[in-house]
Amino acid sequence: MLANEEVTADGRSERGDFPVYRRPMKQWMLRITAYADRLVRDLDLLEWTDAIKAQQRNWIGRSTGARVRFDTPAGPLEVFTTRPDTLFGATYMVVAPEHPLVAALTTPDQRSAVDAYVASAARRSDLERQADAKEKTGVFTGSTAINPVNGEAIPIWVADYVLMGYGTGAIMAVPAHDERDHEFARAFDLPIVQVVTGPEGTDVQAEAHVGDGVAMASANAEISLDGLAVAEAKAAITEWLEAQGLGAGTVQYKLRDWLFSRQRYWGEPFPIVYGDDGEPRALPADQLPLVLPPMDDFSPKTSDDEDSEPEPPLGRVEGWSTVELDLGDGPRPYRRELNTMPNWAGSCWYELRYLDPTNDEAFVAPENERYWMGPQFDGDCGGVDLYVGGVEHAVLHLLYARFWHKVLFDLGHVSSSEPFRRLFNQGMIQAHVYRDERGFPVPADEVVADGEGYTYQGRPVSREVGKMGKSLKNAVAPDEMCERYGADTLRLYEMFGGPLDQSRPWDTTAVVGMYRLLQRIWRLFVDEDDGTPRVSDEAPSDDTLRQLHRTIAAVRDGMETLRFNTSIARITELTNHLTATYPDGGVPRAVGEPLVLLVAPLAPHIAEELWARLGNPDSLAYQPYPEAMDDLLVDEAVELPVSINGKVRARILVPADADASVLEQTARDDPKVAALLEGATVRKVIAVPAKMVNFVVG
RNA sequence: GCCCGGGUGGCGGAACAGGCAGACGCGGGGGACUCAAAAUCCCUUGCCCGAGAGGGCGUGCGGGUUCGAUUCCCGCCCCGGGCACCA
Repeated sequence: MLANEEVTADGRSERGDFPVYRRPMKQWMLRITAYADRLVRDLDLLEWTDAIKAQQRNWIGRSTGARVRFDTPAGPLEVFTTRPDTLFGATYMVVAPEHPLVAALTTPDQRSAVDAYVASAARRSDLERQADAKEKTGVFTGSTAINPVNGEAIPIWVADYVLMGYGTGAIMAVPAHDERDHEFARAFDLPIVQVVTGPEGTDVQAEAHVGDGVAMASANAEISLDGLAVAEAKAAITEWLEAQGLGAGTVQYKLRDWLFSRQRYWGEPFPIVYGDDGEPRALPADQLPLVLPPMDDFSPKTSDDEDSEPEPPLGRVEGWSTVELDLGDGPRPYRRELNTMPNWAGSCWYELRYLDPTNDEAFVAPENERYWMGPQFDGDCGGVDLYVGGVEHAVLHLLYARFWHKVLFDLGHVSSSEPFRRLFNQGMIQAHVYRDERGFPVPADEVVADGEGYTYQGRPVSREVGKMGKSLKNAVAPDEMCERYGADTLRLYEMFGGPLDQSRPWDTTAVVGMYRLLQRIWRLFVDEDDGTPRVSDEAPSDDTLRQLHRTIAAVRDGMETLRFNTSIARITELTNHLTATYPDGGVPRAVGEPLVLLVAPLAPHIAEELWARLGNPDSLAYQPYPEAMDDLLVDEAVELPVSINGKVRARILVPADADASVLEQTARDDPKVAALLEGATVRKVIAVPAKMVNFVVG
């Protein structure tokens, strides 16, 4: 048994190239659609990137519209539309090939054509249907429907551009205002009737007008939409349809219910058994957990028989697949559910288990959940403080886990309504991929660079950037760097390369920079020759103290925004300042100790070692992270640019709190500025305290 | 096609809220120390013109707003990711 994505375009299994038969199966579904609205709405509460939020919104695909009933010879045919305002422009209808009314709608003279079309559509995989989506195909059923707003008879077609899985599997086609319907109408020469005005030059016969406009040609004896804008027209016609009992406003989602069954061994077994009557029953709590039975052969049952019933591996476990149980009404025979749950079943709630891993009474004690994940202010959704993970989980894991968590919330098991308050998607360390003339990857570590380009075994190869992996022959392990420079250097180097969310190719050339930084820090504290500590108990200078506190503030900021590269840059600056100020040792302890603590999360080993050498008996892990003193963050004097007509011409030194008039006067007093202003007309002066001065000269 | 990101020196990347573009590191150039080398330290390094002082240009491209734009607005180009007949 395979999932759709494991089947190749030519209908064979990706692994092994076996023929694949499509087969409807009875499986467990979770009603994630019931949560669709909340899953969309609560995205607003999350600190996630807009990209991921947008992906989830698109995936859920909430759209508002109306359901409308059309009368047909086979009974009422209901459609979903987001544009009920264009009802007067509906010139035909389309049902999906799988629609239950297809047979009833088909007239005898169209029977063979429709049957052939439906059969060919059934044979084609979703993939194939998508592949040639450009070409619209379809067949007339022979029947017509009555457009409820104007009583017109419009033909009903079968076409595979309408999907059974969305809406009602049937549409009203408005070719004048829908691109797909327009294409179809042109292909089969169906009428195109404009009912919404477009901009100058709009010709709906040539191209559908999908945008805004004002309703036209949309009136019957009871209602007229003419003159109304799209939104108003929608509201008006929906109200009318509801009053007439012809339809109702509704919300539709692209999101489908969650197929939760897998036909393999590995996965949580469902605690469900079936009685003689075929009805499913849940195992009572005292018979949980249900664990997988031991097995030797996990492979699924194979068969070449196209009509054989698929059977999961668990079906072969005698004495497990059928059991005798007492579910309260005496011992009876039962068949177990043989499907297992998908991996998501575990990944949807594992974060909760970390809060209370040894609890064998509940998955998490309520007080633990409240402490770690509970809401922190009114209107807060709660959840883990920071979840770092890959973007590839944007719409599967992250949506499933949110749904799961909300179910637990509704059942009262958790106080947080979202699992992951803040999400951060880390980038990937990539690698160069080298390909020969045929486009095949060649081993990256055997490629040599000449001045011009790159060659492999003397032949030129192309270079691109890609994921690391075996198939691209470009994987590199960090082990060698770790061996040579140590784990601290490796850590710093990885963090210094750029922001965490960015992907970039692995490149080792700059690693010495971080190695040098650590050595400089080390030498600040330890004498190279005899290993003795070099710090002093002197008071640091005002300048050094300010530098320290600016560093603390900046490093903290980098930590909070997960931009460790900037934290490291600020630490480097402080280190450079200290080596220059105290070339022969004697860094004041009052500066040295905070520096070591700042370094600790980034390069923990060397920091811990230095902390001990500074004479501290306990681990620095028990120390609070340094805090910046606000009054030390501002300088007493600042150097500001003076520009004339926007070009920087000089710099002036002024007190940090100097006001605009002082700035202007100081600037005017500057000899260079004075020379440039001489004889010129100053039209305007902009002086922004602590920022700059600009003279506008005419 | 639609929706999201992103484009800054030779390279990785800074610039919190429209106010000194290029922090920090790598690489390059020059120097000190050394018998020599490594290591270390110092100076220098966006591009162009100029001997110099200095001047001009510069954040993908073209416009705009503003005293002032990497930052805001409009229109393009290129790269990366997602979705893809969802009515």
